[in-house]
Amino acid sequence: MSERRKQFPFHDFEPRWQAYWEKHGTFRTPNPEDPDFDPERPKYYVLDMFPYPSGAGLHVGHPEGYTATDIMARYRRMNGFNVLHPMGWDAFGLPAEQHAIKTGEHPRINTEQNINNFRRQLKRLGFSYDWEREINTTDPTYVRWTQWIFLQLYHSYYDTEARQARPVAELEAKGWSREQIDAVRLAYVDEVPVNWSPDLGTVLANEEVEEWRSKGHTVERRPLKQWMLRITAYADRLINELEGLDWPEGIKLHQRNWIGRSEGAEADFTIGEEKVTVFTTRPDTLFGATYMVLSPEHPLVDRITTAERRQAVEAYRTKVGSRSDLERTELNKEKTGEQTGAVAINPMTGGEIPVWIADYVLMSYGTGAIMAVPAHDERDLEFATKFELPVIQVVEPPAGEDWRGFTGEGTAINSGLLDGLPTAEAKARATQWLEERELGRKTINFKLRDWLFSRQRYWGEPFPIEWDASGRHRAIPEEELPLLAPELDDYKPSGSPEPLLSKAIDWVDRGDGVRRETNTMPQWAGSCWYYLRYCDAANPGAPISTEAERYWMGGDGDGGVDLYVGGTEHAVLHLLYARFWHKVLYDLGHLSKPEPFQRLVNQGLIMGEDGQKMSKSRGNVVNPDDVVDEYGADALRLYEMFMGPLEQVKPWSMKGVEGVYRFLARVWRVVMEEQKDGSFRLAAKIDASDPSKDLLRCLHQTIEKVTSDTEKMSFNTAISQMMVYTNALTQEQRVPAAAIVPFLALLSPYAPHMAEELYQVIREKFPAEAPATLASDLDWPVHDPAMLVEDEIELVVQVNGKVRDRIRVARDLEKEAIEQAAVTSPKVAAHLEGLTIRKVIVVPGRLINVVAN
RNA sequence: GCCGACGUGGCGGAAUUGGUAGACGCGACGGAUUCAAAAUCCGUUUUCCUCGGAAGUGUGGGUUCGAGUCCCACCGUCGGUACCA
Repeated sequence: MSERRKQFPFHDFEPRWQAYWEKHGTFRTPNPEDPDFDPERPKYYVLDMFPYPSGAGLHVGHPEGYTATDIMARYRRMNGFNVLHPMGWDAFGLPAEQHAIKTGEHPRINTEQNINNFRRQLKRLGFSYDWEREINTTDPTYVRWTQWIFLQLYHSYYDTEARQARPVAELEAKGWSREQIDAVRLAYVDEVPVNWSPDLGTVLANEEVEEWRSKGHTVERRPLKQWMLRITAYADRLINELEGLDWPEGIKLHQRNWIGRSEGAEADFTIGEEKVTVFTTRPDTLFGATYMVLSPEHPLVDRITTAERRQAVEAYRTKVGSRSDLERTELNKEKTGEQTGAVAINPMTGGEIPVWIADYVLMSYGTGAIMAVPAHDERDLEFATKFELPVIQVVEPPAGEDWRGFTGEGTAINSGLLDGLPTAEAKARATQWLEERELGRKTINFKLRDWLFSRQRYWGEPFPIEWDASGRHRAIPEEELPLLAPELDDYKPSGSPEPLLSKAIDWVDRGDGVRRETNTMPQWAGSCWYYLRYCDAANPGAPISTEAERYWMGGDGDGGVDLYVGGTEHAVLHLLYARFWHKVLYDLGHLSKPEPFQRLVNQGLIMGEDGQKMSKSRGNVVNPDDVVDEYGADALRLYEMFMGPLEQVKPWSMKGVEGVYRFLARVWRVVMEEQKDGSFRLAAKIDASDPSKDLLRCLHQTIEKVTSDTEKMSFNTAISQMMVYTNALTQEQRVPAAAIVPFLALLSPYAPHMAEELYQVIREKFPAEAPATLASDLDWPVHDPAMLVEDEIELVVQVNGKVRDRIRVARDLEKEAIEQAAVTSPKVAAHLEGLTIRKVIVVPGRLINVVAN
């Protein structure tokens, strides 16, 4: 197979052009401070989600998004933009540490090898990255600023009045105590129940649990003291400011749901002397509350449980507490709970209801306690049915619907002062009633929890924090950053939640009872701000210079990254975390716009040839290196763009790769011909003549279509049009150079190597046609609308909506004449026989529909 | 269950947003070239028939001169999510 003769020498010219671009710094992007910077040009920042450099190397999914952004970068450059198009490595992470555990080798070594492999693989695909801006999240010069940003969070609090972050120094000045300040920092320490994996030796974020568990690791829940980031302070802004972003609606919705804002009210019930506050989105149903449920972990449970119920309650709490999350989900088909024996007083009705505990009420949401309204809540109804608790209707559904389990809006009944009110008004009325008596208040709750930010791993950024002898945390001075982790003898987790770094006693112990924080940051930390660092990648004095930030992230428009392409797997994690950090830095005056990513595009997954997800175990993985060896980088790029719409999931097809490879070979053969010795030279049929009218029309149609499709990122149809034009060129006996150069310009973002190579050959022979040194320096061609008009056009003639004939008429023929020509055409006339014409519809330039009966 | 995306030839997919359904590519079939093959080039290729048509975009209805596109109901596939009061 690989012995087969290549149809064009991509193995020669692809590496040659890559070397040329690199040597000449073709894709270097000057910054505002640089002497060769041109401020007249508009800016375009086009970004890929940078990869984790895994040992497996590049996957065909990577070049999908990367080719799309590369086309956009090259296209915008040819249109006169200053284009920022960078690449780097999200290189902290558990796999490198797992490797270190196995081999005893420092994770940096393996990470470096993997990066070198990724870089080699990406470079041979001819992406126009400015490699001078390459970044690596594990590099000390990068870690320094990740830690610096953490300190910005640590030194800030959220001012709920001003609805923005401010330095805690302001609070100090106001005389706040150390404890008061610690309680409001954006980065704070708290003891919370976390997902702890003994064999991984770290805690995991909720969203990471499933992934590792499926790989056979155990994950359990236990309370641990952890660093948290107060992302919940930004919940409403993270929802509201999604509004103006050009993102797929599905992703925005996903974020909104994740943040989970719900408006409702708190109501204060009483149990004896104790006050128990519940949260409800339906204060209008207070009269339907027939029992109350506390979460098993609720702090009041001990105090209110009666003596005769104590044993059962304790047993239930123990059972629930030992249950893993997995068991909880499996068991959630059946509701469970126990009676506490206590009785709560409804603040609105004064009625008494029994108090239960049940694990369907979560301590971590709302107040950890609910009023149960079984008539109008599915879960409460299920519980009430099982334990034979009363069900009282308080909402009358619109006609025809069953009231039992009805959760929609209707009219309040059996509800005293609320009777007869529609749900919305009843809610407002009930809330007002509670507020007037100080028995409740309007509240907004979010599903979003604060971000558990510490890990017990080795291969992550250490916290720039130390603990003094009295057990208080404090920041390490900025001048001491970066704070790097010490070398370890072995990287094996101890099995206890003690962080790995605590093994490095010399490093931890700072003398005088001062100890360094031993937790490290999660992998998300580096990816939260990497798009900022690209703007000024080597700056030793700041994460990003003011000038670079203003130019690349600011501007007159909405600012930020103009186009961000990546997979949907980051819909709520990376994309939410990064927005959060960005807003904090914006509030603190470091950034000029509140949102980082203006436009987001998700590429669809590439499936295996069998339609299944690619995986080693299925044996359907395609290695980009093999494809490049066999067909070249241009063919791989072009194929991935030709498969179908970028956003769509689509299966790989090696035959499809061959198809675009054949197309490239046709392009090659239009320009080049083979000599006896097997080398190629410019084909004799290429000349300096003027293109025929038909060819010129096809060229301009192609310019128009490829331009508008590229603009819309409809790459598959742009390529299809280039195929159409190539087929037209193939038919020509003599091919004017003037008909080829603009086409090579169109081709160059898609198949840059071939465009460059063919352009050079033509340029040598026809310098008059060649206004630039490289194909990639050419101006993007502009189509001439005058070239598109035809003197005669074809119109479709329908009779009662069915196509009966096609007629050729002069372009500017008048409507009456067109109608006349249509009805008199023999085929149409035959279909009209015996019918009376009722109406004739003429769609200019397209069709005529004769309505007759 | 809920949320989201989608359903068009043998296959991947087009269709200017209500105006010629199937562009382009793959595969298949036929031909040219060749000692032969590969590669290349030229045709044909939605289905059915009586070669003039008829049907046809998941199913059933509707709006319209005209529907893949809009509306209603249903079926199916894929992805996300899981007691958030």
